Amino acid sequence: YRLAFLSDTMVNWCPQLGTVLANEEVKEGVSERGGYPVERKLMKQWSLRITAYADRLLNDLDALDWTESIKEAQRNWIGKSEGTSLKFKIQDARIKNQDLEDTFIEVFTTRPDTVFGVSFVTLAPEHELVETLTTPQQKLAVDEYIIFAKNRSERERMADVKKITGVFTGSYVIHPFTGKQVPIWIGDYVLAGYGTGAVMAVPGHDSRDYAFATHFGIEKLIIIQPPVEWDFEKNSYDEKEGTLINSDFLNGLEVKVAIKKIITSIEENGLGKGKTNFRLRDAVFGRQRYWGEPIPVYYENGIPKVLNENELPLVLPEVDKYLPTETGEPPLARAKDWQYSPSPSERGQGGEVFPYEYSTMPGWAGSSWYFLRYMDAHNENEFVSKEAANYWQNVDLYIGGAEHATGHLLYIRFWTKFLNDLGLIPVTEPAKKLINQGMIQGVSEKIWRWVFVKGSSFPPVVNERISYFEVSVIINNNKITKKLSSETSNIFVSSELRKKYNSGVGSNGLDFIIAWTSQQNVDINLLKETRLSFDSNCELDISQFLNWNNQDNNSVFICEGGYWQNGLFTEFYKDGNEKNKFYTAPEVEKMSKSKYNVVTPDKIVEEQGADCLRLYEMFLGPLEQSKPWNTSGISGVSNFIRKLWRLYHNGDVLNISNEPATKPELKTLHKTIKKIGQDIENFSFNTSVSSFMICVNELTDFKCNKREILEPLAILLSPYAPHIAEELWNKLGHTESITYATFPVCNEDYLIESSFNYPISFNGKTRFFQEYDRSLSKEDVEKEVLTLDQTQKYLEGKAPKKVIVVHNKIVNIVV
RNA sequence: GCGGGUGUGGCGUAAUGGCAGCCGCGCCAGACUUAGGAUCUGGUGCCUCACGGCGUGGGGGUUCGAGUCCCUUCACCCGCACCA
Repeated sequence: YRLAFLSDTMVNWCPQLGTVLANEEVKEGVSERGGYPVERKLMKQWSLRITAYADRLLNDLDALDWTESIKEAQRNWIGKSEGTSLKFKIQDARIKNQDLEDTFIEVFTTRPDTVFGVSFVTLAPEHELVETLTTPQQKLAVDEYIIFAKNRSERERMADVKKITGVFTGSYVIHPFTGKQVPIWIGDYVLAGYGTGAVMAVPGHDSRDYAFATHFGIEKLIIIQPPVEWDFEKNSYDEKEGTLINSDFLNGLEVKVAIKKIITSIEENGLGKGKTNFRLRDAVFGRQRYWGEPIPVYYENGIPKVLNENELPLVLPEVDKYLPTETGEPPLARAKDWQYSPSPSERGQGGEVFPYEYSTMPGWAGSSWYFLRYMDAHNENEFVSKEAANYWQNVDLYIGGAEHATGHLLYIRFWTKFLNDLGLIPVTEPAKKLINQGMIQGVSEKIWRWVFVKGSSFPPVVNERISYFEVSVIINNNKITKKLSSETSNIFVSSELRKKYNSGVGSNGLDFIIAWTSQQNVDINLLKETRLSFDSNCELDISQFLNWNNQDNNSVFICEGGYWQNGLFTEFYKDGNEKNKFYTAPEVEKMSKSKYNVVTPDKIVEEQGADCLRLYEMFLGPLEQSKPWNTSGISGVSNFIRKLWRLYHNGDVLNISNEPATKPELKTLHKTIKKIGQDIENFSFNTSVSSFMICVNELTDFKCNKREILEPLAILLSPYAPHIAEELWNKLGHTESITYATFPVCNEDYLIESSFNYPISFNGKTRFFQEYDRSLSKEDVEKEVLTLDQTQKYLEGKAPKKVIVVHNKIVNIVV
């Protein structure tokens, strides 16, 4: 395989950012960062052939100790489906003077058994045969539809209900088994990027084909016997079970048997063959950004050549600005000498030079192998030596965010397998165990930008929810109309109006304007007041906002009663009811720099210390759980630290006794040692903090200041509160760091109790307690319990049906 | 629609099938205080004056015993989604 290859690929191009984006960097048709529109564009791009590893990436998941949700997400993302390809011969050979004798439409299907139910074939609008197949009579309709489909991604935002759209090409194929003519349609429910971009439509047994056929009045054939009560007026019968009917030589067969038989028949007749399809696409590897590893390739007469290994590393050049050039080329095009010289000594003296690649690698390039480099970070000759790689193997425990499920965590597995194939590393998986830590969430503030696209000549769909009047209020304003001539404009909509302006079509007299609102984050510090409640409206400080992140000073801010521009407020209606507040809306999401919702812990560190912050974060809840950042409970942890400090001190003076510890003190200590040990194994840090609190509370009650207890306690605490533990350790007279101290071991002898306080329950309800010696046998406990007055009281004179005694645990009497 | 996950006091949460609510926040009362947003002590699931009863989203089941296991249902969160 050529794992890295240059090809014309449909990419997600974001004009505002001037770069290509990966699928996972695009959310709902706009860039994840900034919320700018993203369009499909054909570009020459470097890609990595991750699809070559699809099967292995899928199969090796089973053996990994990763969470089921991540594994499942990867399985879905890889999306393996087994089916058959099948060729349909095109009927009319005279179209456009082309010889179509040997031209076929190839489809992919997982249900070849339904082939006798095919009543049409649907092509994706981008399918290469669309133009050829369109008859002159249908040309106008098809052309219009293609334009429509291109803009569909934008249009989708307008429609609440997904619409069924399509058009007839005018051409037919011949059914390979019945010889009947079958119409060829174009529909955008067929994706160009999956399978062959063409499907055989079986409306009787596929809900999407059913909907399409119903909408366009195409015949539906029933070829699998459904349950008697099935109503084909309402639904197709999609189940993969039943007996075939109206299907020639498949009649009477069960679906599973029929699939095998038809595949054999298809293959024998040379019509196609069994095939596996993956949803996974090859990964676009170039980015038109400055920051990123340069791709070590130069172009000799337009042919890409890779650098020799001894010419690496290729280091980023100096540029005057980290922005695309005026002509839209990547930032590296700004560099002066970004050229390769085959003979460097002749450089600048007439020696040959060739331009380097302008694209750089995406972020996931580095993140896919850094764990290997860490094994041997100072090696100048290799990225990692065999010895180091063999010694360290793979990562034992990887703690990372679940949001990387189908990005980084897939790529890192891909690179590991690839490096293993080259024999450079001994492992095929990067991490044995993966824990997804929950994300600390923050309250973000959202604003909505009104985005416009000029409509094409097709009739626009008018969304009833927005009236022409409201649109014209905005659009007929001169300043804004000027803005509308560009693809997007900085018109912001106050949060309470976002639904109203969510979508719409208007006209400025020349073009139809399609509009929708695009959500983006705004710095939480730009509000006029601090947000106190989640439900209340918070006002944006517009002038501060304009100074933030190079905003366009001419931006318009639409409020309920008018709009702000350049510090002036213009009312929509002269009713004196000046509703001029521009609101943001809150949302709890991942706390992240890119979401501008970060609350820095500096204040807490300053006032309560880094250990307090650290303990509090652990105390908040289980590691895997996401939780909003809320510091209201931090005083509990702060109190705990002070209480701990007081154990070792009298006032400000260290006060430690060398007396031997008492039994209860030792019990408290060893109970804690045991619990902390278990908690660390289980990553249950929240319960650790809780047991430290219990320990310190008990020792405080004992007024214990004994070295025999407090020294091991400091060590026990050191992974949780390293600073304070180190300081106490030092004060206790140690000169070496606590890091080197031996972790305490639990001595079970201190935990043994001589008696046990049995809960005595009746029909499962605990009524009272009775203490017995732990050595007392089950039978004796039963005997003793039955003689008690209390027992007789709850028996109310009845004889017990059954008495269950679980030794040193519980007594349950069934009445 | 498919997949994954979560439902326990006012809140964050805890409980190898064995006393539901540990630990903390908040709240209430008290002590020391000129003062308390400091510190300490006690209380705090709900209903009830009380005896007692009810309680882990709802319904059912297994069990001597269910927050925990099984079935079913609802709600919410996350991921994927015309994937043929």
